[in-house]
Amino acid sequence: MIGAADRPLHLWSDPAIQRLIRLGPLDDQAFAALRAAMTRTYRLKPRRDIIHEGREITEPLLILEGWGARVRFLPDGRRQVLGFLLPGDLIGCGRNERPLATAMATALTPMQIAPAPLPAPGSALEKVYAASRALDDVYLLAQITRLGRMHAWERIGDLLLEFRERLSLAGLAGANGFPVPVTQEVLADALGLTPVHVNRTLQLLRRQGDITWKGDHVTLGDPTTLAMQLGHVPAHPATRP
Amino acid sequence: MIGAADRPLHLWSDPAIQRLIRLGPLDDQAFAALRAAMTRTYRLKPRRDIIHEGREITEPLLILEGWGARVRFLPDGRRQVLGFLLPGDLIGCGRNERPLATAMATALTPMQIAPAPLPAPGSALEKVYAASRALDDVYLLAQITRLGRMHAWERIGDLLLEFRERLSLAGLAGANGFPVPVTQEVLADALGLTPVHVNRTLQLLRRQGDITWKGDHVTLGDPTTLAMQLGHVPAHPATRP
DNA sequence: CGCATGGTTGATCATGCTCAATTTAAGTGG
DNA sequence: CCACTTAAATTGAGCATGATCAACCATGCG
Repeated sequence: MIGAADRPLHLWSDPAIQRLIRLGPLDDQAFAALRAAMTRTYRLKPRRDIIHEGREITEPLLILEGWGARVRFLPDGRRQVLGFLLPGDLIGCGRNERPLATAMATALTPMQIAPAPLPAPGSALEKVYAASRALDDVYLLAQITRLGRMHAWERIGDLLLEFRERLSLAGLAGANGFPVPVTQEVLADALGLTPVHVNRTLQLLRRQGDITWKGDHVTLGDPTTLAMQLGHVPAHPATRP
Repeated sequence: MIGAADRPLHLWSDPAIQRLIRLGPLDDQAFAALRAAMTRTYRLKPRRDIIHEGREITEPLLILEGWGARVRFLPDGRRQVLGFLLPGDLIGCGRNERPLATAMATALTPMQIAPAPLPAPGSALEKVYAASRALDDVYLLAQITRLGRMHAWERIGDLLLEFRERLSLAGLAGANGFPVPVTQEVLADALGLTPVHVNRTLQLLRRQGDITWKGDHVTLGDPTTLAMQLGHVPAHPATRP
Protein backbone atom coordinates (compact mmCIF):
# COMPACT_ATOMS: atom_id res chain seq x y z
CA MET A 1 0.00 0.00 0.00
CA ILE A 2 1.51 3.29 -1.02
CA GLY A 3 0.54 6.92 -0.86
CA ALA A 4 -1.15 8.69 -3.72
CA ALA A 5 1.82 10.93 -4.27
CA ASP A 6 2.53 9.55 -7.73
CA ARG A 7 -1.03 9.74 -8.94
CA PRO A 8 -1.91 12.85 -10.91
CA LEU A 9 -3.26 15.61 -8.74
CA HIS A 10 -5.74 16.52 -11.43
CA LEU A 11 -8.21 13.64 -11.44
CA TRP A 12 -9.40 14.54 -14.91
CA SER A 13 -6.33 13.31 -16.62
CA ASP A 14 -6.49 9.88 -15.05
CA PRO A 15 -7.59 7.20 -17.54
CA ALA A 16 -9.77 5.40 -15.02
CA ILE A 17 -11.57 8.59 -14.06
CA GLN A 18 -11.91 9.54 -17.70
CA ARG A 19 -13.72 6.30 -18.33
CA LEU A 20 -16.10 6.79 -15.41
CA ILE A 21 -16.90 10.32 -16.56
CA ARG A 22 -17.68 9.04 -19.99
CA LEU A 23 -20.15 6.54 -18.51
CA GLY A 24 -22.15 9.28 -16.83
CA PRO A 25 -21.87 12.64 -15.14
CA LEU A 26 -20.01 12.74 -11.83
CA ASP A 27 -20.75 15.33 -9.17
CA ASP A 28 -18.43 16.86 -6.58
CA GLN A 29 -19.43 14.22 -4.07
CA ALA A 30 -18.32 11.50 -6.46
CA PHE A 31 -15.01 13.20 -7.16
CA ALA A 32 -14.35 13.60 -3.47
CA ALA A 33 -15.04 9.93 -2.86
CA LEU A 34 -12.79 8.91 -5.74
CA ARG A 35 -10.01 11.20 -4.60
CA ALA A 36 -10.21 9.68 -1.14
CA ALA A 37 -10.22 6.14 -2.49
CA MET A 38 -7.17 6.79 -4.62
CA THR A 39 -5.28 7.57 -1.46
CA ARG A 40 -5.30 3.86 -0.89
CA THR A 41 -3.87 2.90 -4.26
CA TYR A 42 -1.70 -0.19 -4.29
CA ARG A 43 0.44 -1.92 -6.87
CA LEU A 44 0.34 -5.45 -8.16
CA LYS A 45 2.99 -7.42 -10.01
CA PRO A 46 2.14 -9.47 -13.11
CA ARG A 47 0.84 -12.97 -12.34
CA ARG A 48 -0.37 -11.90 -8.92
CA ASP A 49 -3.98 -12.66 -8.12
CA ILE A 50 -6.40 -9.78 -7.86
CA ILE A 51 -9.17 -11.80 -6.32
CA HIS A 52 -8.88 -15.36 -5.16
CA GLU A 53 -11.12 -18.19 -6.10
CA GLY A 54 -13.75 -18.83 -3.50
CA ARG A 55 -12.91 -15.91 -1.27
CA GLU A 56 -16.26 -14.81 0.01
CA ILE A 57 -16.08 -11.10 0.52
CA THR A 58 -13.91 -8.81 -1.49
CA GLU A 59 -13.88 -5.08 -1.48
CA PRO A 60 -14.99 -3.62 -4.80
CA LEU A 61 -11.98 -2.39 -6.74
CA LEU A 62 -11.21 0.19 -9.38
CA ILE A 63 -8.41 -0.43 -11.84
CA LEU A 64 -6.25 2.62 -12.28
CA GLU A 65 -3.53 1.22 -14.48
CA GLY A 66 -2.45 -2.00 -16.16
CA TRP A 67 -4.30 -4.99 -17.54
CA GLY A 68 -5.79 -7.99 -15.76
CA ALA A 69 -7.89 -10.98 -16.69
CA ARG A 70 -10.64 -13.06 -15.17
CA VAL A 71 -9.72 -16.70 -15.59
CA ARG A 72 -11.05 -20.14 -14.86
CA PHE A 73 -9.31 -23.50 -14.84
CA LEU A 74 -10.53 -26.96 -15.76
CA PRO A 75 -9.48 -29.95 -13.64
CA ASP A 76 -6.78 -30.96 -16.12
CA GLY A 77 -5.20 -27.51 -16.23
CA ARG A 78 -6.84 -26.08 -19.31
CA ARG A 79 -7.33 -22.37 -18.77
CA GLN A 80 -10.04 -20.04 -20.01
CA VAL A 81 -9.74 -16.29 -19.91
CA LEU A 82 -13.28 -15.12 -19.26
CA GLY A 83 -12.61 -11.48 -19.89
CA PHE A 84 -10.10 -8.69 -19.55
CA LEU A 85 -9.81 -6.01 -16.90
CA LEU A 86 -8.72 -2.60 -18.18
CA PRO A 87 -8.10 0.79 -16.61
CA GLY A 88 -11.33 2.27 -15.35
CA ASP A 89 -12.97 -1.13 -14.97
CA LEU A 90 -14.68 -2.00 -11.72
CA ILE A 91 -14.28 -5.37 -10.06
CA GLY A 92 -16.74 -6.96 -7.69
CA CYS A 93 -18.86 -3.88 -7.76
CA GLY A 94 -22.44 -4.21 -6.61
CA ARG A 95 -23.40 -7.77 -7.20
CA ASN A 96 -21.14 -8.29 -10.17
CA GLU A 97 -18.39 -10.85 -10.13
CA ARG A 98 -19.02 -12.32 -6.74
CA PRO A 99 -16.32 -14.94 -6.78
CA LEU A 100 -18.23 -17.98 -5.65
CA ALA A 101 -15.63 -20.63 -6.25
CA THR A 102 -16.10 -19.84 -9.86
CA ALA A 103 -13.48 -17.48 -11.16
CA MET A 104 -10.36 -15.68 -10.17
CA ALA A 105 -8.61 -12.66 -11.59
CA THR A 106 -4.91 -12.11 -12.20
CA ALA A 107 -2.70 -9.25 -13.22
CA LEU A 108 -1.34 -9.52 -16.75
CA THR A 109 0.91 -6.47 -16.38
CA PRO A 110 1.99 -4.36 -13.43
CA MET A 111 -1.22 -2.83 -12.13
CA GLN A 112 -2.35 -0.04 -9.91
CA ILE A 113 -5.60 -0.64 -8.10
CA ALA A 114 -7.67 1.35 -5.65
CA PRO A 115 -10.67 0.31 -3.58
CA ALA A 116 -13.82 1.55 -5.28
CA PRO A 117 -15.77 3.98 -3.14
CA LEU A 118 -19.20 2.61 -2.40
CA PRO A 119 -21.87 4.75 -3.88
CA ALA A 120 -24.75 6.21 -1.92
CA PRO A 121 -28.13 4.98 -3.14
CA GLY A 122 -29.33 7.24 -5.92
CA SER A 123 -25.99 8.97 -6.27
CA ALA A 124 -24.33 9.86 -9.54
CA LEU A 125 -21.61 7.37 -8.76
CA GLU A 126 -24.13 4.60 -8.41
CA LYS A 127 -25.50 5.31 -11.87
CA VAL A 128 -22.01 5.18 -13.31
CA TYR A 129 -21.39 1.87 -11.61
CA ALA A 130 -24.59 0.53 -13.14
CA ALA A 131 -23.46 1.67 -16.57
CA SER A 132 -20.14 -0.05 -16.04
CA ARG A 133 -21.84 -3.26 -15.05
CA ALA A 134 -24.04 -3.08 -18.13
CA LEU A 135 -20.93 -2.88 -20.27
CA ASP A 136 -19.41 -5.84 -18.44
CA ASP A 137 -22.39 -7.85 -19.53
CA VAL A 138 -22.05 -6.75 -23.11
CA TYR A 139 -18.45 -7.88 -23.15
CA LEU A 140 -19.38 -11.27 -21.75
CA LEU A 141 -21.96 -11.77 -24.47
CA ALA A 142 -19.46 -10.67 -27.09
CA GLN A 143 -17.00 -13.21 -25.73
CA ILE A 144 -19.60 -15.95 -26.06
CA THR A 145 -20.33 -15.09 -29.66
CA ARG A 146 -16.65 -14.98 -30.52
CA LEU A 147 -15.99 -18.37 -29.01
CA GLY A 148 -19.09 -20.02 -30.31
CA ARG A 149 -19.47 -18.83 -33.85
CA MET A 150 -16.34 -17.11 -35.14
CA HIS A 151 -13.25 -18.33 -36.93
CA ALA A 152 -9.77 -17.72 -35.57
CA TRP A 153 -9.09 -14.54 -37.52
CA GLU A 154 -12.54 -13.21 -36.73
CA ARG A 155 -12.07 -13.85 -33.04
CA ILE A 156 -8.80 -11.96 -33.03
CA GLY A 157 -10.18 -9.07 -35.03
CA ASP A 158 -13.27 -8.81 -32.90
CA LEU A 159 -11.31 -8.89 -29.67
CA LEU A 160 -8.96 -6.21 -30.91
CA LEU A 161 -11.94 -4.05 -31.78
CA GLU A 162 -13.22 -4.54 -28.27
CA PHE A 163 -9.87 -3.48 -26.86
CA ARG A 164 -9.85 -0.39 -29.00
CA GLU A 165 -13.30 0.52 -27.87
CA ARG A 166 -12.68 -0.02 -24.20
CA LEU A 167 -9.35 1.76 -24.22
CA SER A 168 -10.96 4.68 -26.03
CA LEU A 169 -13.32 5.16 -23.13
CA ALA A 170 -10.29 5.70 -20.90
CA GLY A 171 -8.59 7.86 -23.49
CA LEU A 172 -5.90 5.25 -23.97
CA ALA A 173 -6.43 4.53 -27.66
CA GLY A 174 -5.34 6.57 -30.66
CA ALA A 175 -7.24 6.74 -33.91
CA ASN A 176 -6.27 3.22 -35.02
CA GLY A 177 -3.49 2.28 -32.64
CA PHE A 178 -3.56 1.20 -29.02
CA PRO A 179 -1.52 -0.86 -26.55
CA VAL A 180 -2.18 -4.59 -26.09
CA PRO A 181 0.25 -5.77 -23.43
CA VAL A 182 -0.76 -9.39 -23.67
CA THR A 183 1.14 -12.50 -24.70
CA GLN A 184 -0.07 -14.73 -27.48
CA GLU A 185 -0.61 -17.43 -24.91
CA VAL A 186 -3.07 -15.32 -22.94
CA LEU A 187 -4.73 -14.37 -26.17
CA ALA A 188 -5.06 -18.04 -27.00
CA ASP A 189 -6.67 -18.80 -23.65
CA ALA A 190 -9.11 -15.98 -24.20
CA LEU A 191 -10.02 -16.97 -27.73
CA GLY A 192 -10.28 -20.71 -27.28
CA LEU A 193 -7.29 -21.37 -29.53
CA THR A 194 -3.76 -22.69 -29.12
CA PRO A 195 -0.84 -20.28 -28.90
CA VAL A 196 0.57 -21.75 -32.09
CA HIS A 197 -2.56 -21.07 -34.02
CA VAL A 198 -2.88 -17.56 -32.63
CA ASN A 199 0.64 -16.94 -33.83
CA ARG A 200 -0.07 -18.19 -37.33
CA THR A 201 -3.30 -16.29 -37.59
CA LEU A 202 -1.61 -13.09 -36.46
CA GLN A 203 1.01 -13.57 -39.14
CA LEU A 204 -1.74 -13.94 -41.68
CA LEU A 205 -3.46 -10.77 -40.55
CA ARG A 206 -0.17 -8.91 -40.64
CA ARG A 207 0.65 -10.15 -44.13
CA GLN A 208 -2.74 -8.96 -45.29
CA GLY A 209 -2.09 -5.55 -43.77
CA ASP A 210 -5.08 -5.86 -41.46
CA ILE A 211 -3.00 -5.26 -38.37
CA THR A 212 0.44 -4.15 -37.28
CA TRP A 213 1.81 -5.52 -34.04
CA LYS A 214 5.00 -4.00 -32.71
CA GLY A 215 5.93 -4.82 -29.15
CA ASP A 216 2.82 -4.03 -27.16
CA HIS A 217 1.36 -1.67 -29.70
CA VAL A 218 -1.30 -2.73 -32.18
CA THR A 219 -2.54 -0.76 -35.15
CA LEU A 220 -5.61 -1.70 -37.13
CA GLY A 221 -5.46 -1.13 -40.84
CA ASP A 222 -9.12 -0.29 -41.26
CA PRO A 223 -11.16 -0.63 -38.08
CA THR A 224 -14.39 0.52 -39.68
CA THR A 225 -14.62 -2.05 -42.45
CA LEU A 226 -13.29 -4.68 -40.07
CA ALA A 227 -16.13 -3.91 -37.67
CA MET A 228 -18.52 -4.04 -40.60
CA GLN A 229 -17.34 -7.47 -41.69
CA LEU A 230 -17.64 -8.88 -38.20
CA GLY A 231 -20.93 -7.24 -37.40
CA HIS A 232 -19.20 -5.71 -34.45
CA VAL A 233 -21.47 -3.22 -32.74
CA PRO A 234 -19.74 -0.90 -30.28
CA ALA A 235 -21.16 -1.25 -26.80
CA HIS A 236 -20.93 2.39 -25.83
CA PRO A 237 -22.40 5.29 -27.82
CA ALA A 238 -19.29 7.41 -27.34
CA THR A 239 -17.27 4.88 -29.30
CA ARG A 240 -19.59 4.71 -32.26
CA PRO A 241 -18.42 6.36 -35.48
CA MET B 1 -53.15 -11.69 -22.70
CA ILE B 2 -55.26 -14.11 -20.70
CA GLY B 3 -56.54 -14.38 -17.17
CA ALA B 4 -54.82 -16.33 -14.45
CA ALA B 5 -57.60 -18.84 -14.25
CA ASP B 6 -55.45 -21.72 -15.39
CA ARG B 7 -52.55 -20.91 -13.07
CA PRO B 8 -52.49 -22.86 -9.83
CA LEU B 9 -54.27 -21.10 -7.01
CA HIS B 10 -51.60 -22.27 -4.59
CA LEU B 11 -48.54 -20.30 -5.57
CA TRP B 12 -46.26 -22.75 -3.79
CA SER B 13 -46.68 -25.45 -6.34
CA ASP B 14 -45.68 -23.21 -9.22
CA PRO B 15 -42.19 -24.03 -10.56
CA ALA B 16 -41.27 -20.39 -11.08
CA ILE B 17 -42.29 -19.48 -7.55
CA GLN B 18 -40.51 -22.52 -6.20
CA ARG B 19 -37.31 -21.30 -7.78
CA LEU B 20 -37.67 -17.82 -6.35
CA ILE B 21 -38.30 -19.20 -2.89
CA ARG B 22 -35.21 -21.32 -3.15
CA LEU B 23 -33.15 -18.22 -3.96
CA GLY B 24 -34.20 -16.49 -0.79
CA PRO B 25 -37.08 -16.08 1.67
CA LEU B 26 -40.17 -14.35 0.35
CA ASP B 27 -42.52 -12.42 2.62
CA ASP B 28 -46.25 -11.87 2.30
CA GLN B 29 -45.67 -8.65 0.45
CA ALA B 30 -43.66 -10.49 -2.18
CA PHE B 31 -46.27 -13.19 -2.56
CA ALA B 32 -48.99 -10.59 -2.97
CA ALA B 33 -46.99 -8.83 -5.66
CA LEU B 34 -46.31 -12.08 -7.46
CA ARG B 35 -49.94 -13.14 -7.26
CA ALA B 36 -50.95 -9.81 -8.74
CA ALA B 37 -48.39 -10.05 -11.51
CA MET B 38 -49.51 -13.53 -12.47
CA THR B 39 -52.89 -12.09 -13.20
CA ARG B 40 -51.31 -10.67 -16.31
CA THR B 41 -49.85 -13.94 -17.54
CA TYR B 42 -49.65 -14.33 -21.28
CA ARG B 43 -48.70 -17.12 -23.65
CA LEU B 44 -46.09 -17.23 -26.35
CA LYS B 45 -45.78 -19.61 -29.29
CA PRO B 46 -42.45 -21.21 -30.18
CA ARG B 47 -40.22 -19.05 -32.39
CA ARG B 48 -41.91 -15.90 -31.17
CA ASP B 49 -39.62 -13.21 -29.85
CA ILE B 50 -39.68 -12.47 -26.16
CA ILE B 51 -37.69 -9.27 -26.42
CA HIS B 52 -36.67 -7.61 -29.62
CA GLU B 53 -33.23 -6.54 -30.59
CA GLY B 54 -32.64 -2.89 -29.93
CA ARG B 55 -35.89 -2.18 -28.21
CA GLU B 56 -35.04 0.32 -25.55
CA ILE B 57 -37.36 -0.25 -22.66
CA THR B 58 -38.82 -3.59 -21.79
CA GLU B 59 -40.78 -4.54 -18.76
CA PRO B 60 -38.97 -7.08 -16.60
CA LEU B 61 -40.47 -10.52 -17.08
CA LEU B 62 -40.83 -13.72 -15.13
CA ILE B 63 -40.93 -17.02 -16.96
CA LEU B 64 -43.65 -19.25 -15.61
CA GLU B 65 -43.48 -22.10 -18.06
CA GLY B 66 -41.60 -23.24 -21.12
CA TRP B 67 -38.08 -22.69 -22.43
CA GLY B 68 -36.57 -19.72 -24.22
CA ALA B 69 -33.15 -18.66 -25.42
CA ARG B 70 -31.15 -15.48 -25.73
CA VAL B 71 -29.64 -15.39 -29.20
CA ARG B 72 -27.43 -13.26 -31.36
CA PHE B 73 -26.85 -13.30 -35.08
CA LEU B 74 -23.78 -12.57 -37.16
CA PRO B 75 -24.11 -10.64 -40.43
CA ASP B 76 -23.96 -13.82 -42.52
CA GLY B 77 -26.69 -15.56 -40.56
CA ARG B 78 -24.64 -17.59 -38.14
CA ARG B 79 -26.52 -17.82 -34.87
CA GLN B 80 -25.25 -18.03 -31.32
CA VAL B 81 -27.42 -19.05 -28.42
CA LEU B 82 -26.08 -16.99 -25.53
CA GLY B 83 -28.04 -18.76 -22.86
CA PHE B 84 -31.28 -20.45 -22.00
CA LEU B 85 -34.34 -19.08 -20.23
CA LEU B 86 -36.06 -21.54 -17.93
CA PRO B 87 -39.11 -21.40 -15.64
CA GLY B 88 -38.46 -19.07 -12.73
CA ASP B 89 -35.87 -17.08 -14.65
CA LEU B 90 -36.14 -13.32 -14.75
CA ILE B 91 -35.59 -11.33 -17.91
CA GLY B 92 -34.48 -7.74 -18.08
CA CYS B 93 -34.64 -7.45 -14.36
CA GLY B 94 -32.73 -4.61 -12.80
CA ARG B 95 -29.85 -3.86 -15.08
CA ASN B 96 -29.56 -7.33 -16.51
CA GLU B 97 -30.10 -7.94 -20.19
CA ARG B 98 -30.76 -4.44 -21.32
CA PRO B 99 -31.18 -5.19 -24.97
CA LEU B 100 -29.01 -2.50 -26.51
CA ALA B 101 -29.02 -3.67 -30.08
CA THR B 102 -27.10 -6.61 -28.82
CA ALA B 103 -29.27 -9.61 -28.19
CA MET B 104 -32.76 -10.87 -28.55
CA ALA B 105 -34.68 -13.66 -26.91
CA THR B 106 -37.00 -16.22 -28.48
CA ALA B 107 -39.34 -18.89 -27.26
CA LEU B 108 -38.11 -22.43 -27.89
CA THR B 109 -41.34 -24.03 -26.67
CA PRO B 110 -44.78 -22.69 -25.86
CA MET B 111 -44.23 -20.36 -22.93
CA GLN B 112 -46.16 -18.63 -20.21
CA ILE B 113 -44.77 -15.35 -19.07
CA ALA B 114 -45.81 -12.75 -16.54
CA PRO B 115 -44.49 -9.26 -15.92
CA ALA B 116 -42.11 -9.34 -12.98
CA PRO B 117 -43.32 -7.18 -10.08
CA LEU B 118 -40.80 -4.48 -9.40
CA PRO B 119 -39.33 -4.86 -5.98
CA ALA B 120 -39.31 -2.15 -3.36
CA PRO B 121 -35.80 -1.12 -2.36
CA GLY B 122 -34.60 -3.34 0.46
CA SER B 123 -37.48 -5.78 0.04
CA ALA B 124 -37.18 -9.54 0.18
CA LEU B 125 -38.10 -9.66 -3.46
CA GLU B 126 -35.22 -7.40 -4.37
CA LYS B 127 -32.76 -9.73 -2.67
CA VAL B 128 -34.17 -12.66 -4.58
CA TYR B 129 -33.82 -10.75 -7.83
CA ALA B 130 -30.20 -10.04 -6.97
CA ALA B 131 -29.59 -13.72 -6.32
CA SER B 132 -31.17 -14.56 -9.64
CA ARG B 133 -28.94 -12.08 -11.43
CA ALA B 134 -25.89 -13.52 -9.74
CA LEU B 135 -26.83 -16.92 -11.10
CA ASP B 136 -27.33 -15.48 -14.57
CA ASP B 137 -23.73 -14.34 -14.44
CA VAL B 138 -22.50 -17.73 -13.37
CA TYR B 139 -24.26 -19.32 -16.30
CA LEU B 140 -22.69 -16.87 -18.72
CA LEU B 141 -19.22 -17.65 -17.39
CA ALA B 142 -19.96 -21.35 -17.63
CA GLN B 143 -21.00 -20.87 -21.24
CA ILE B 144 -17.72 -19.13 -22.00
CA THR B 145 -15.68 -21.93 -20.51
CA ARG B 146 -17.66 -24.54 -22.41
CA LEU B 147 -17.20 -22.81 -25.72
CA GLY B 148 -13.59 -21.89 -25.21
CA ARG B 149 -11.98 -24.89 -23.66
CA MET B 150 -14.18 -27.97 -23.88
CA HIS B 151 -14.57 -30.74 -26.44
CA ALA B 152 -17.90 -31.55 -28.02
CA TRP B 153 -18.87 -34.27 -25.58
CA GLU B 154 -17.76 -32.19 -22.63
CA ARG B 155 -19.81 -29.24 -23.81
CA ILE B 156 -22.91 -31.38 -24.08
CA GLY B 157 -22.35 -33.04 -20.71
CA ASP B 158 -21.69 -29.76 -18.99
CA LEU B 159 -24.73 -28.10 -20.47
CA LEU B 160 -26.94 -31.00 -19.46
CA LEU B 161 -25.61 -30.72 -15.91
CA GLU B 162 -26.50 -27.05 -15.97
CA PHE B 163 -30.01 -27.86 -17.12
CA ARG B 164 -30.42 -30.42 -14.36
CA GLU B 165 -29.25 -27.93 -11.78
CA ARG B 166 -31.44 -25.10 -12.96
CA LEU B 167 -34.50 -27.27 -13.36
CA SER B 168 -33.93 -28.65 -9.87
CA LEU B 169 -34.29 -25.16 -8.46
CA ALA B 170 -37.77 -25.02 -9.92
CA GLY B 171 -38.57 -28.56 -8.84
CA LEU B 172 -38.69 -29.69 -12.44
CA ALA B 173 -35.90 -32.29 -12.35
CA GLY B 174 -35.98 -35.81 -10.99
CA ALA B 175 -32.99 -37.53 -9.47
CA ASN B 176 -31.22 -38.07 -12.78
CA GLY B 177 -33.87 -37.32 -15.34
CA PHE B 178 -35.30 -34.04 -16.59
CA PRO B 179 -36.96 -32.52 -19.66
CA VAL B 180 -34.86 -30.90 -22.40
CA PRO B 181 -37.35 -29.68 -25.00
CA VAL B 182 -34.71 -28.44 -27.40
CA THR B 183 -33.80 -29.48 -30.93
CA GLN B 184 -30.30 -30.59 -31.79
CA GLU B 185 -29.99 -27.53 -33.98
CA VAL B 186 -30.56 -25.18 -31.05
CA LEU B 187 -28.16 -27.23 -29.01
CA ALA B 188 -25.61 -26.83 -31.77
CA ASP B 189 -26.05 -23.06 -31.83
CA ALA B 190 -25.58 -22.95 -28.09
CA LEU B 191 -22.51 -25.16 -28.05
CA GLY B 192 -20.69 -23.73 -31.03
CA LEU B 193 -21.05 -26.95 -33.03
CA THR B 194 -22.89 -28.09 -36.13
CA PRO B 195 -26.16 -29.98 -35.81
CA VAL B 196 -24.54 -32.96 -37.49
CA HIS B 197 -21.76 -33.12 -34.98
CA VAL B 198 -24.13 -32.70 -32.06
CA ASN B 199 -26.08 -35.62 -33.40
CA ARG B 200 -23.01 -37.82 -33.66
CA THR B 201 -21.73 -36.86 -30.25
CA LEU B 202 -25.09 -37.60 -28.69
CA GLN B 203 -25.05 -41.01 -30.29
CA LEU B 204 -21.64 -41.61 -28.80
CA LEU B 205 -22.78 -40.58 -25.32
CA ARG B 206 -25.82 -42.80 -25.63
CA ARG B 207 -23.78 -45.78 -26.76
CA GLN B 208 -21.52 -45.30 -23.77
CA GLY B 209 -24.53 -45.24 -21.47
CA ASP B 210 -23.72 -41.74 -20.28
CA ILE B 211 -27.11 -40.42 -21.26
CA THR B 212 -30.54 -41.55 -22.37
CA TRP B 213 -32.53 -39.24 -24.59
CA LYS B 214 -36.15 -40.16 -25.25
CA GLY B 215 -38.30 -37.51 -26.82
CA ASP B 216 -37.83 -34.50 -24.64
CA HIS B 217 -36.65 -36.43 -21.62
CA VAL B 218 -32.99 -36.83 -20.74
CA THR B 219 -31.51 -39.12 -18.13
CA LEU B 220 -27.93 -38.93 -16.99
CA GLY B 221 -26.22 -42.21 -16.21
CA ASP B 222 -24.04 -40.89 -13.44
CA PRO B 223 -24.33 -37.15 -12.91
CA THR B 224 -21.92 -37.09 -9.98
CA THR B 225 -18.91 -38.59 -11.70
CA LEU B 226 -19.74 -36.67 -14.85
CA ALA B 227 -19.64 -33.44 -12.86
CA MET B 228 -16.38 -34.59 -11.32
CA GLN B 229 -14.79 -35.23 -14.71
CA LEU B 230 -15.82 -31.87 -16.05
CA GLY B 231 -14.96 -29.93 -12.93
CA HIS B 232 -18.54 -28.78 -12.94
CA VAL B 233 -19.31 -26.81 -9.78
CA PRO B 234 -22.99 -26.27 -9.11
CA ALA B 235 -23.85 -22.59 -8.95
CA HIS B 236 -26.40 -22.80 -6.19
CA PRO B 237 -25.82 -24.38 -2.78
CA ALA B 238 -29.18 -26.12 -2.82
CA THR B 239 -28.10 -28.13 -5.82
CA ARG B 240 -24.81 -29.33 -4.35
CA PRO B 241 -24.57 -32.97 -3.34
C1' DC C 1 -51.66 -38.31 -48.44
C1' DG C 2 -48.29 -34.91 -48.61
C1' DC C 3 -45.65 -31.56 -46.63
C1' DA C 4 -42.63 -30.01 -42.88
C1' DT C 5 -39.64 -30.49 -39.21
C1' DG C 6 -36.20 -32.85 -36.96
C1' DG C 7 -33.18 -36.68 -36.68
C1' DT C 8 -29.69 -39.81 -38.96
C1' DT C 9 -26.01 -41.31 -42.18
C1' DG C 10 -22.04 -41.13 -45.42
C1' DA C 11 -18.08 -39.17 -47.72
C1' DT C 12 -14.89 -35.68 -47.95
C1' DC C 13 -12.64 -31.53 -46.51
C1' DA C 14 -10.20 -28.07 -43.50
C1' DT C 15 -9.54 -25.55 -39.61
C1' DG C 16 -7.18 -25.79 -35.88
C1' DC C 17 -4.47 -29.09 -32.62
C1' DT C 18 -0.26 -31.66 -31.01
C1' DC C 19 4.37 -32.28 -30.41
C1' DA C 20 8.84 -30.81 -30.85
C1' DA C 21 12.41 -27.87 -32.07
C1' DT C 22 14.44 -23.34 -33.13
C1' DT C 23 14.84 -18.37 -32.99
C1' DT C 24 14.29 -13.99 -30.92
C1' DA C 25 13.99 -10.71 -27.18
C1' DA C 26 14.61 -9.28 -22.70
C1' DG C 27 16.62 -9.32 -18.64
C1' DT C 28 20.37 -10.23 -15.03
C1' DG C 29 24.51 -10.80 -12.80
C1' DG C 30 29.41 -10.88 -13.27
C1' DC D 1 29.65 -5.25 -22.24
C1' DC D 2 28.93 -10.05 -22.47
C1' DA D 3 27.80 -14.77 -21.04
C1' DC D 4 23.76 -16.83 -19.11
C1' DT D 5 18.88 -17.46 -18.18
C1' DT D 6 14.21 -17.16 -19.17
C1' DA D 7 9.94 -16.02 -21.38
C1' DA D 8 7.91 -15.29 -25.68
C1' DA D 9 7.55 -15.75 -30.62
C1' DT D 10 8.13 -18.65 -34.62
C1' DT D 11 8.51 -22.74 -37.70
C1' DG D 12 7.57 -27.54 -39.38
C1' DA D 13 5.25 -32.05 -39.98
C1' DG D 14 1.54 -34.86 -39.09
C1' DC D 15 -2.88 -35.58 -37.01
C1' DA D 16 -7.94 -35.19 -35.52
C1' DT D 17 -11.80 -32.99 -34.23
C1' DG D 18 -15.32 -31.08 -36.07
C1' DA D 19 -17.21 -28.78 -40.58
C1' DT D 20 -19.46 -29.18 -45.08
C1' DC D 21 -22.47 -30.98 -48.42
C1' DA D 22 -25.95 -33.93 -49.69
C1' DA D 23 -29.05 -37.43 -49.09
C1' DC D 24 -32.16 -40.15 -46.71
C1' DC D 25 -35.47 -41.61 -42.83
C1' DA D 26 -39.12 -40.88 -39.14
C1' DT D 27 -42.70 -38.61 -37.33
C1' DG D 28 -46.48 -35.71 -36.87
C1' DC D 29 -50.00 -32.99 -38.53
C1' DG D 30 -53.28 -30.59 -41.62
